[in-house]
Amino acid sequence: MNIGEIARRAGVSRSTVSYALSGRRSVSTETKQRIQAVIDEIGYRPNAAARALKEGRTRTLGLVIPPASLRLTDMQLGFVASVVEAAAHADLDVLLSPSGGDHDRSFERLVSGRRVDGVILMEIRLEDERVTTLQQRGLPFVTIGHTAHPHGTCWVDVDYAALVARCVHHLADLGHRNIALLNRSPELLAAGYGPAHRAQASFAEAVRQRGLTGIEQPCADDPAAGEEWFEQLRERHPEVTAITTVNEAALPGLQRGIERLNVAVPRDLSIAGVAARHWAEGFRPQLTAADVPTLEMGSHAVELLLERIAAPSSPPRHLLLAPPIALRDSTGPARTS
Amino acid sequence: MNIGEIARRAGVSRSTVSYALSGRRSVSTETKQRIQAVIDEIGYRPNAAARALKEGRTRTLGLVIPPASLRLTDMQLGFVASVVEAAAHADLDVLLSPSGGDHDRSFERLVSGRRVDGVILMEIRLEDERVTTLQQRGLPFVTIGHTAHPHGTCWVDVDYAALVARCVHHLADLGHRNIALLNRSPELLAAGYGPAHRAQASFAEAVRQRGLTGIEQPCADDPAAGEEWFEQLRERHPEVTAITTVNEAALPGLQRGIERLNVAVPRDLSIAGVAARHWAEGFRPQLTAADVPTLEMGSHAVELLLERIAAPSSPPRHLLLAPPIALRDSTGPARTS
DNA sequence: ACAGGCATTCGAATCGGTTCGACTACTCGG
DNA sequence: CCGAGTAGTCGAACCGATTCGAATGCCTGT
Repeated sequence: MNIGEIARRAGVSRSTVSYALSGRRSVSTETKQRIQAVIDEIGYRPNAAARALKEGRTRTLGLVIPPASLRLTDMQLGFVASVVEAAAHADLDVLLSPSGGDHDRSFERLVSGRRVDGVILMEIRLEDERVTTLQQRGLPFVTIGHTAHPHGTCWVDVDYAALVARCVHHLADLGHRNIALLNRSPELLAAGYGPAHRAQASFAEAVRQRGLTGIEQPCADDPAAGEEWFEQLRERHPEVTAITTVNEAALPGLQRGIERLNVAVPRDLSIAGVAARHWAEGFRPQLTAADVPTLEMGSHAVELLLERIAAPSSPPRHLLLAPPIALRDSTGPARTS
Repeated sequence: MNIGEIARRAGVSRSTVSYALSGRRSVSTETKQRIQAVIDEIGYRPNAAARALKEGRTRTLGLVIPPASLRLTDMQLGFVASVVEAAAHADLDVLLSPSGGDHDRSFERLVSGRRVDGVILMEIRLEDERVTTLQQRGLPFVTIGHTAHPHGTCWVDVDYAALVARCVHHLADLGHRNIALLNRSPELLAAGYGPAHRAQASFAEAVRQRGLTGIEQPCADDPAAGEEWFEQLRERHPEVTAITTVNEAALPGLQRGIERLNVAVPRDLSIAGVAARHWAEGFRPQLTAADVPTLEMGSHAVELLLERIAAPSSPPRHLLLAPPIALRDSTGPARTS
């Protein structure tokens, strides 16, 4: 059913129907009712493509996610869910593009076919070609996470540096002198993934400030790797009494390792880190951790993007969130030997 | 950049550019090269909305997922990922609609605004209004999971009935006489969620056939509930020596319960069920289970949908997958007291 | 040399909306 | 009672692609 059919049945012109629906010009109450009656009867909805063509906007946002072959982490999933929800709330649709790089077909379609009004980018690297491409194209975008050159772009991020530092200070305050960082995977570090690098740098700095000994060892993002990581840690660095973790996916493995080696938390070992609340509460004992506010971040990202679409030349805004560390049961005073 | 601009710069008409790109009519090699040169220079891509308007198709699929507020299970996430990947492989985009019901705004937009060429529906209930709506609208669709009236529609599903029956028979063959079913949540059962009902019915039937005693108890889809479920089971039904599970999300809790109560698997208790491979292998000891082939299901769903879009009136096809049960380490002969 | 066929190209119509300018018929103030 | 202003409506242009019919020029067979 198109607008012409409605117009014919209501005995008015197409433009009148359009005005009746949009309200941009006055239409008599009587005509409005007649049109509405016809629409209710045959169930008309304007064709999205035609509208997009004429208006020059699609009422659709693009969301670039990591390639589907990679398993999404819980945190990433949280972003996707919250972005989709926030967009739905603003009556916008979300188009998904699973692409790691710039030369991905679906990414190309997204940015250069005018399929979307703006783009939200996840899992960005310190140097990210996709950001450059979007800037050149002049398509509004917001990133979740930020690059090494954060000033020219809009983004929302968790302040990993601050959170890791806080964890270290918290542990140091409890008397721990030998702390290990359970970082993300070596692959991500090699790829220049921001959070992993920032966690590393901030850990080193905090450890230095407090005069502690820090062990930093990356770990693949999965339970099995987490278990092995812990075993190696106990073997090579038995002096370590506290762990700072930013690797959610490795937590189940860490848990298993702790149980298998009969380590008492927090008596023998304290753990503090960054994790989705869901993971922190699922850990035994419950994990002292900064809860990553995925929901909030997603909706902020959508909000920033809508602002940017409305005013493309306004100065870019950033949001660096550092949620408080929720004190749960996995941290305690260091053993005094 | 639009096609007119390309035409002007190449000194040809708009239609010639169109034919050069689509190849639907012959264009001289020389002209083609000239056009290509211009395109390469200024980076042109056809406007998706204009093309959709004229062609009457959007090259976009709709994917209806559970409301974002609900936490997606690993299995659901697997479907989403594989659908997106399969679609990208066919150069199609995917539009997400997080909607539980029929009256959801985003669902309405999806089905009645011609925004998509077809729809894939997840998490459908035995009676599902969304299926009815789609049938009325005449929009091609495929469901992952099937309703109580499966004959008129296209779908892909896991044969929960067969898999649960196989698990029961496998356990019965090992000598177990008292078996419990760890089913999905009471809410899902109440909502008429197919897999939960089919698991229930098939479990009852298999138990009857083999003359066993079956305990069936739903359990909320989360770790904490799984742990509690197990405790209650041990308390109220200490005679149970085997469990059949279809509740992935409860597995971590089940695991914790087993460890806490010091139950030896498979010596004291055998477990066989249905779960994503990822979960089955993450369990200790590794779980004897039918691996839900999420990847395969997603790509099959896309495949069926494309067929349906190409030939909307062809007889609907179904796919009921019953993957083999992978024998791992969680099942063994029943204790002979 | 001429009809027929093919390759190549162009112009115009079309998809289904939105929006601008123009027209009509009132109403109201002076 | 007349001019101005306004509410209500219509027709036509436009967004950017695709596609059909027709026009042109060249080659071929007879």
